[in-house]
Amino acid sequence: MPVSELRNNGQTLSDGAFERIQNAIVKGDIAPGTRLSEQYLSTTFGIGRGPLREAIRRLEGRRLVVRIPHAGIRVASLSYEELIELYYVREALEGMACRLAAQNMTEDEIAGMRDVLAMHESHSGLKHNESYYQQEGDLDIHYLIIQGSKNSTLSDMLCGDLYHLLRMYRYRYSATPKRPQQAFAEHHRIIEAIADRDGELAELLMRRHISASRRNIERRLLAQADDNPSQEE
Amino acid sequence: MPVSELRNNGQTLSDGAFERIQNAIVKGDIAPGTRLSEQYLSTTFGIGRGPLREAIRRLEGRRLVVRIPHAGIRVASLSYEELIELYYVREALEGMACRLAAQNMTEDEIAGMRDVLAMHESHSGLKHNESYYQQEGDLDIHYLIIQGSKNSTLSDMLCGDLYHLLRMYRYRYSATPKRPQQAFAEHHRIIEAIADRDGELAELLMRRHISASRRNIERRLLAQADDNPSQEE
DNA sequence: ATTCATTGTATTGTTGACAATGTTCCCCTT
DNA sequence: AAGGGGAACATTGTCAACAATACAATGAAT
Repeated sequence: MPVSELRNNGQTLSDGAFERIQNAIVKGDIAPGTRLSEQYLSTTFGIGRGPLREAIRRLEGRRLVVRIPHAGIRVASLSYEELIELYYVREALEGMACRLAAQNMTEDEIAGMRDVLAMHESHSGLKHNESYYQQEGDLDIHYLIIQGSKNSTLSDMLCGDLYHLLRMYRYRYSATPKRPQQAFAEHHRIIEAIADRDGELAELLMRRHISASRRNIERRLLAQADDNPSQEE
Repeated sequence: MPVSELRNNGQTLSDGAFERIQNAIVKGDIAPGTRLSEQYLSTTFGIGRGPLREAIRRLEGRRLVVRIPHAGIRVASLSYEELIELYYVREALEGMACRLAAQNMTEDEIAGMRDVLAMHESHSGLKHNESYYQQEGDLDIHYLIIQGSKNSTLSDMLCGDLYHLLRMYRYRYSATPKRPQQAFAEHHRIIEAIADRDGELAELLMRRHISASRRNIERRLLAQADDNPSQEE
């Protein structure tokens, strides 16, 4: 069954392994920092080490795994500093995406986005705090806005390389009591700005939104470090 | 001689080939769109196809080459649309870098940047128009500002993956009569804003600067397309 | 003459074996 | 008994041969 799933398309074995491992990493099936042995992957996927190594090298190019010569590979894990750095990058990139979305989204797409937001409101009813952050793909407001920018280079960077990594940490770190309701209100305002075709405002609001998340994490992790000073390696 | 240069460090053959090919691509020694055969690379570098293919896969992960299954690889080349899209990404990212640089650069670094700008002014004397865009590494104002952000994730994205690709096109497309002098003046103002520790202004100026370059290219390429409608594939 | 099929060639994809390096555990020495 | 050295093992790096696919050229049919 692995091989049939690996090359159901006109893809190559290496392509299939690349996609599967990438998915496993970004969806969190493999924890960051885990060591991956070629032998294990090779036997579980039922392919030779050649194609497998090529797949790994591609992941290495994407910085999803890090390799130490002759000592094996580990799936990338973000340090606190790297996580904060990434939030600055995200602030810049998603701010721009938001500006472009206000300019390029169709009325239909904006209406669809409003529906998703309303669905979030009614469905989870702001009760299950953490669940709001768990939405994925088409159900994630950020994702929809990024796609709405109609800038595929931007989308690729944000969704392909950064999105899932970030989502992983978003889930883990952003569950402070009041934050979800606040995030919800911020999303609402952002969407209204986009609907008004006010790119300037939309960008500003998105940047504030992400910047607030970043400060939230900074506060939280700093406090956590005080409570338990011997946690991070 | 190739092998000795390929693994002078504790690096692996694949690592060496990766670096050499990457350099050749980003420095422009290999033109975009060129097809690279494994045979050729393998013999010129004097290594087997195994490590070579792994190096290529890493470049693929970095989007520096594009692979068509069973048909070979070509070094990535930007279409007009992709180039414009990249300028939006750059505007967002370098704007943020500029804001952070105003916050994080040391006085010494700012002084050094002023020196570089003064050197450009006196040396090329604003005469050789295109040469101003040819500076590289420590001599490029943009590069210095990005490093000054002290955000290594941001630096990696901008310098590692995007910088050289962009520089290639900067050289090719931005040589319009008045643009260099204007760019020079803009750089001057940006540096002053950074020296004043005014991150807000520095970001705004940098974004205007890059946005102006983008519009310049749009104008130029559109006019060119009118003159000679049968050029782009 | 043009178009389609077919065969031949060249290039890429994959595999398994071999070499080199890093790691671990045991034994010896102090 | 504790620490260092060395051998055995496991893992990664490299290579060369084999299989599969795509491209090109040749020829036949309309």
